[in-house]
Amino acid sequence: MMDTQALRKDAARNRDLLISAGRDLFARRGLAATLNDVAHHAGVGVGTAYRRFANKEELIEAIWQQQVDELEAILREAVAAPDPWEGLVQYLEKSLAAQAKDRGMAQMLAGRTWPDHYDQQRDRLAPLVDQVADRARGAGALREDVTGTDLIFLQIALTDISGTVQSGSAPEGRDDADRLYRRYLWIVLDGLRASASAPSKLPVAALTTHETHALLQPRPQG
Amino acid sequence: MMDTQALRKDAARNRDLLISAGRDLFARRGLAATLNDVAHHAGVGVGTAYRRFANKEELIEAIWQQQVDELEAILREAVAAPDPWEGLVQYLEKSLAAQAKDRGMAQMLAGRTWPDHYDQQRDRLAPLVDQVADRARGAGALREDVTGTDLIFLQIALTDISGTVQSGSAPEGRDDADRLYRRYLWIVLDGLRASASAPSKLPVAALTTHETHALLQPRPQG
DNA sequence: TTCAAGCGGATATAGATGATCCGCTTCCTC
DNA sequence: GAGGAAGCGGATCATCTATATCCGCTTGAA
Repeated sequence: MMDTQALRKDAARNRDLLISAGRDLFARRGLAATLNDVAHHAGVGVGTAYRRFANKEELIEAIWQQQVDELEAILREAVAAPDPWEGLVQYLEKSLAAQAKDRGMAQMLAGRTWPDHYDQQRDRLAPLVDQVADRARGAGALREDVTGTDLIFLQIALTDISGTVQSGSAPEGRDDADRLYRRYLWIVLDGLRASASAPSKLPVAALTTHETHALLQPRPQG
Repeated sequence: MMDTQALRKDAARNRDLLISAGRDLFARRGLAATLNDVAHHAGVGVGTAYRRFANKEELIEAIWQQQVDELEAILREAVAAPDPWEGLVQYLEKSLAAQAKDRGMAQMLAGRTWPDHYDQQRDRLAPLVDQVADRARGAGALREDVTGTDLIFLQIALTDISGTVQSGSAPEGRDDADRLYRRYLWIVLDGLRASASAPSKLPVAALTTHETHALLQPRPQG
């Protein structure tokens, strides 16, 4: 049995380097990045990368593992929140923030990757999302006709805004745009409330027409 | 001057064939489809395709033209609607329906294509979208803090749901999923209303956890 | 000290994509 | 209805990119 422990010290270190370089690169450029790219980014040879991970999927698997852990922590915190509605809001805000910072994570969550990795871990998250929704609904805060799966699709939708904006924005540019999704999250939250109430104050300003058009300019290379 | 009129009859027919084959193929598979693919789909040789359009962009340009016309018609109708709020709703429903049926259109609108085509035509649409928003706001139906650019981003977000769902669903499968975006459109609309009111009746049922997971299964080839 | 384990990265393979070329066919004109 | 310009098809070339391997050299640990 080829245990993790069986790795020589330097090899183990390189494996870690590869995983964190992978996270970083996938976060920035999405899952399209190559295993060769990751190797360079980690400062090791490609050979080393392929010795440790048979292919990109295997690396993604290792990273996905970590990410699901993080999401699970966010969800457990949300479920434990004293106010169920606040729990739901916190969950969406944190989860979306994580995905806005990490394109790779967003792509994995939206099913833009291989089935295997996805299925196994997803079963850990889905029940927790349902719980968040059920609690909020039970408390009379979330409208009756909305379920946990709705939260998933709404996240996918809101995350796409981040993707669109990031791919078009210059690095220096207005970093408010990075948080634009929060504006729409709050509109959606107003739509999710059970009881009619006055519109929330939106946390991010609308973009001007000009800013919008600039952001929709296509990818000048990621 | 190489006029359209200067084309021989068969050549002109082939050009039309290519454009409609392109629309069809881009609609189904997105803008990633090849000019060679389009040629085959049109039943003409690749040579013919490249003789008529120097490259894929040129073909897309021609198609984009038509699509903007259609969107403009939708917008003008919305602006002319007796009830400003109904106009806004109609616009979003029709525009989203069109984009759900046509991946290529959605990608172009979201800026997933080359600048040139985009910029020129966009200027025809943006003011109309603003008008739709302004009218609804002026009538006190749309919340005060929401602008035309918000409608654009919300469309991008909602359209992404269609993309996610389509890429995962089998052709025979539950065609309700194709309209799933409408469910979220209505949640968003509740969030966009100026006056607090009871939640709308959602036009599409939520997916079960099982259905959701099946749809998030990645692309078994488009 | 020894050598299995690990390393780097040039290099082979494969597949997709973009585009051209040229012998044959079709349309149009006179 | 004949001649020639315009058009046609699709095999083929040229890139590109991603994936993966191989092998001579280095390093860690028994």
